[in-house]
Amino acid sequence: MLPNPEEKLDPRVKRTRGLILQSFENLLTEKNFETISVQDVTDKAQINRATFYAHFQDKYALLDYSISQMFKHEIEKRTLNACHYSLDNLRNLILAVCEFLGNIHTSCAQPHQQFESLVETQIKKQIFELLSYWLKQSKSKVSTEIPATIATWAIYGLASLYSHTKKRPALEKFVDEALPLVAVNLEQFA
Amino acid sequence: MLPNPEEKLDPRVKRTRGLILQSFENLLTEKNFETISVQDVTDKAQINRATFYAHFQDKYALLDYSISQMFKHEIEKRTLNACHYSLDNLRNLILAVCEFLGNIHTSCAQPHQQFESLVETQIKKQIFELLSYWLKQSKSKVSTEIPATIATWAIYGLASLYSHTKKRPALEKFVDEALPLVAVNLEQFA
DNA sequence: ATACATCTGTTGCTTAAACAACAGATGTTG
DNA sequence: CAACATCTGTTGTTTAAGCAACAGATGTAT
Repeated sequence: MLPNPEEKLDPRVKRTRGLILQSFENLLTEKNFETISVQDVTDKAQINRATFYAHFQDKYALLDYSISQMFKHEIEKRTLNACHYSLDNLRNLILAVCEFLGNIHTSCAQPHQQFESLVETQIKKQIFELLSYWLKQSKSKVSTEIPATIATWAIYGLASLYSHTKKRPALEKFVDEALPLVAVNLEQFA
Repeated sequence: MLPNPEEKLDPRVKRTRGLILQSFENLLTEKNFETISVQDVTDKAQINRATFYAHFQDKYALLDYSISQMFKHEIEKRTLNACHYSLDNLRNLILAVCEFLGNIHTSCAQPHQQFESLVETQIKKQIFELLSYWLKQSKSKVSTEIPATIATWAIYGLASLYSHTKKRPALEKFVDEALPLVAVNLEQFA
C-alpha cells in the first residue's frame, strides 16, 4: 500500500487542520479562490489567524494541501492505493481523475487561471506517484519514469478535456475510447 | 431580553464545548443515556477525556447543559426570550415545549427514568425563568412566584402527556384546548 | 496626494488542551 | 474467587492555540 504519514499527529493539530480544510472547501463553493482571504478561512474555521500560519505558509499552500487531500480520499475510496497495475485499475484511475476534475468545475465558483494551474500540479504529482508505485511492482526491470510521466500527462489531459467540455459526453464511453491509447505504453508492466 | 452569559469566552472553550455537545447529541440518537460513557463522548468529539472533566463534572452535568442549550435555542428561534406576556406568546411557549419533548421522545433512543427526570428539571427551570421574566414586565404588583410556578408545572405536564401519547393528536388542537386553563391564572398580567 | 480600511506575515506571552499515569470502582468470565 | 477488562476522576507536565500588537502591502474613496 502507498504509505501515508499524518497518522500519529497531536489530536489538536489534526482537528485544527480538519477545521481549516472544511472551512476552505466550503468557501470554495461560494466564492472564487482569489477572493478568499486567510481571515475568511480562519473565521469560518473558528481558529485564530496566527494558528493558520503555524500550519500553512499561505492560502496557496492550503489550496495545494486541500486538493491533495481530496484527491487522496478519492483514490482511497476506490482502493487504488492498495493494488497493482492492470487495465481495469488504470480505467478506474482515469475515471477517478475525470470525476474529480469534473466535480471541481461544477462545485467551485468560477475557477481561474492560477487556481487551475495549482490544481494541475498537485493532481499530476499524485497520479505520477501512484503510477510509479504500480509499475514498480511488476517484474519488468525497465525504468518507470518515462512511461509513468507520459501516462500521467495523458490522463490529466483527458480529464481536463472532459471537465472543460460544456455538454459532457457519457463518462464511461469517453474513458473506454481513450483507455487503449493510454494503456499502450504500459502493457509491459501488466 | 432575557440575559445570556457565554458570549465572551475563550474560542477554544467555545469550540470544545460545541464539539462535546454535538458528539453527545449524536450519541443520544444511537444509544440510550445510561449506556453512554464519557469515553464515547470524547472519542466522537475528538477531545481528550481529561478535557471533558475541565468542562463538566460528569455526564449528568453534560445532559443538563445539553438539554438547557437545546431548549434555549428552541425559545430563541421563536423569539420568546424577547417579548412579554400575552395569550399568543403563551400559546407559542406551550407549542414549543410540546414539540421539544416530542422530538426528544422520537429522536432519542429509549429514554429511561433517570434521563426523563433530569430533562424535566432543566426544562421546568427554564420555563419558570421565562415566565417570571414575562410577568415581571407587567404593571401588576402581585408576586409572580406562585402563578409562574403553577403555569410552569401545568405546561410541562401538558407537554409530557402529549409526548408520551402513542398516537399523538394534532398539536394545534391539543394546545388550543388546554390554553385557556393555563391562561386563567395569568390574566392579571396581560 | 492623503487619509482610511483591510489584509498579510510575524512575534512574545498567556491559557487551554493533550498526555500519561494513577488509584479506585464496577463488572464480566473462567 | 481471582484475573481481566473497562470505566471514572484526578494530577503534573508538555504542547498547541489564542491574543494583541507590530510593520508593511494594497487598495479606494475623498
